[in-house]
Amino acid sequence: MDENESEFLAGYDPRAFPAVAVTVDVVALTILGGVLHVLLVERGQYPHVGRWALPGGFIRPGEDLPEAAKRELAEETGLAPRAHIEQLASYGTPDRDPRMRVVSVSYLAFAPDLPDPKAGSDAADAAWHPANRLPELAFDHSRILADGLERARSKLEYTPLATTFVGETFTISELRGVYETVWGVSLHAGNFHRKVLSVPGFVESTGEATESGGTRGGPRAKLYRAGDARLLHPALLRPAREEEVR
Amino acid sequence: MDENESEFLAGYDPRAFPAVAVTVDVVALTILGGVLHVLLVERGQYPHVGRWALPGGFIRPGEDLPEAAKRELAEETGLAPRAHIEQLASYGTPDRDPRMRVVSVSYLAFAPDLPDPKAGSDAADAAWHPANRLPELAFDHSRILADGLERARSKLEYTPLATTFVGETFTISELRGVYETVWGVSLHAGNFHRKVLSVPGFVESTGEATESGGTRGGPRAKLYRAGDARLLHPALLRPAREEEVR
DNA sequence: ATAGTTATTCTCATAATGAGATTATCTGGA
DNA sequence: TCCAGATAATCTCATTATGAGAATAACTAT
Repeated sequence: MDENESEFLAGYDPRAFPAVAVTVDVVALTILGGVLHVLLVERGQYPHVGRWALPGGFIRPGEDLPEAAKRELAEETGLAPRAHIEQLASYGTPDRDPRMRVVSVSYLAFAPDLPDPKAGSDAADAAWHPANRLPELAFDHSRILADGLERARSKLEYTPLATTFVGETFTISELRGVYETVWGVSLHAGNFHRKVLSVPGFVESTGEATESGGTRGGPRAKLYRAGDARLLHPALLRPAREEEVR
Repeated sequence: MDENESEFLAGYDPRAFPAVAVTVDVVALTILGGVLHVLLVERGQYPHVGRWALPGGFIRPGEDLPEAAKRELAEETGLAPRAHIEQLASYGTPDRDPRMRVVSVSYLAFAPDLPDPKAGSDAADAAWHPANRLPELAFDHSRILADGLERARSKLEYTPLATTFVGETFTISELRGVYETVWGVSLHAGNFHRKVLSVPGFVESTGEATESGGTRGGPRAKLYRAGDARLLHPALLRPAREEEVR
């Protein structure tokens, strides 16, 4: 930076730009009782008071985007910000918020089975909602949520993301349950088993097995933990959806 | 919206939120002379005067994000905004711009062989740069550019994106050239040919052939046009990159 | 003990891939 | 004009991946 640039910056007026607010919104997913759930908060303030929305809020000065996403998740819901979180997309259609021009950077978070969230400052309530049968959401949050779900479904294919939905150790059946739940399909148990074990680094054996069989019978299952793969190769593809190809 | 909400909005002060500016930045890619090129502008204003940067700028009131990206591309470079454009990611680290808090929503654009760009208002110059051997860029644009390149490489695998880099009609060899250029690898001509023709909807025959053989010999090649597929199934995967898997 | 359930492993047909070879067609230069 | 080299388009063949179904064995609850 030269002298002229320093001078320029000293006389720079940030007000010269149109007022825009930036928010982060979080699509937080978990599996409860074999059903995919999304974390929603009931708005306690205008606009859209009383309507369900994604947890989120305005970024603070000096706060990085992912930080803001984790903070909002923790603040509005009491959930520990240790979940895996990644950027989803940004939404900035001019009238998406009636207050002013708001650009929202959305994040996607995954977490294993978690306790009930508790409502934070701005929220009247916070709760996990089943991903099918959702209420109408505030702002354009239905669209953001749909994008988040599709991203999650897609990432299951080529990353070990599914292992973030299960505990430290898990059985192949539990892992299959995650895929079936998120994709909303049922998978061939034998083929899934073969596939998971054949992808290098997806899971590694713990040498242990479950204490007992399933509640409805069956032998005790071997336990695995997540491996060191960051990408699944070859990928574990969803059954072909002809309608989405064309 | 009820009466109380209208009242609330009427008394709402946008200045209550910290001043943040939102920009769009565009990673525009094309292939020139068999080499992948990126569109860069030489900054004509502080900060980073004289340094190369991605084309971009502040969004305008009432302007949607993709619109802004197309406008910047057209404004700063004279390129027709008819190219395919999609959102890439957003960047908002607090000090990424020395003037003020700036959140940048980046877009990725693809275009077939195009004429030289011309510098626009804010730019001292605009030019296509080879994607290997790039200058040091302003702000965090090197990072954005890297993310854009990786996205493009990845989308080649499972979408017909490569067809946007070639003309209306093209030969299988030209299409293979796109993959080889963007991925930076050489592909088995026979297998590529078989694969492209076997993926439903990727390309369709025009019934025509090139006027003459290649400059260095060979028979006249059949011509194809892009098909109606939006996803390639099965996908056309890059050769496995062991180092990226773990 | 027994029926029903589940984990794990196999079999077998089919599809997809990787590597190499073949054939025919064209260009440019001898 | 003829030939060497280049390229398009096919084909072969071994290997790997997938989809569907079945077999086996270990467990639960009744």
